[in-house]
Amino acid sequence: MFKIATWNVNSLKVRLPRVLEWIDKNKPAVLALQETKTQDKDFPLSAILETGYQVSYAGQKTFNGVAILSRHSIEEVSVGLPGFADEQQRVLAATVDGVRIIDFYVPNGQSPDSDKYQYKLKWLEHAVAYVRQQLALYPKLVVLGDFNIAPEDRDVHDPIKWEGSVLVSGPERAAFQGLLGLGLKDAFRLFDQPPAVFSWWDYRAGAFHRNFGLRIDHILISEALVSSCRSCTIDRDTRKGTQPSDHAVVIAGFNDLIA
DNA sequence: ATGGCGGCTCGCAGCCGA
Repeated sequence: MFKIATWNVNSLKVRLPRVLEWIDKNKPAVLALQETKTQDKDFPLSAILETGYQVSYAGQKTFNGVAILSRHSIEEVSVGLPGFADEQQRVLAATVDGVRIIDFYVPNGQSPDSDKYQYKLKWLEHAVAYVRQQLALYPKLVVLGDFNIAPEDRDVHDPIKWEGSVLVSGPERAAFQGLLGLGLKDAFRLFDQPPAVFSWWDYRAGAFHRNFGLRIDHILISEALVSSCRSCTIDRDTRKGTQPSDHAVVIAGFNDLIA
């Protein structure tokens, strides 16, 4: 069994000790990070290389930023969405042992009446086109990250309260279905899951302890990978303890995929 | 209860996140 995982770390500067601790304990084959909030010149490269992992990253000041850590060599690195000029660093793709990995930090969207929401929908249009193109080139494809979309009401702690708001609105969910329509599967839904499993909880008002969360971090896999996928879980422990990110780690377990 | 927390910034309050 080996693991492919995704984690919105909400600042790699702050979360580096927790990331190092987590990879030492879990030894994932691949870990995709979002919201590193770290310029490339400040990326903690040596600390990560010392773990034996290789890493590619695309960051910027203050916001956004993505990285891919891998125990195996990282090849064919690509930054951004083709045909969508964007200063915001939200997309990083790489090939690991013939498996194409696309790390997405989908825009938040703020609220449906905001310019940021329009940016999110436009971004998602180009993301779907990109995944379609990549899938044609790489049958073994994993698209993972912070999608900032709760695909269904069962991914929302209180669907009535959240109805129509950002992260759950119809157009956002339609875009998510557009990704699945390319032939990708939500790895989490390949398996029986208990109710009310989420990947993000607000820092405020004790949301985590009341399990007021959303499932917005996802691992999508192509048909060629479905038969080797053995599990998909969310590590709630990563939301506990000292200085946690507001997102937990999502992990897909595979066999017969990467050596 | 639109706050609440936490991270960011040439900060000392305001932004953004989700």
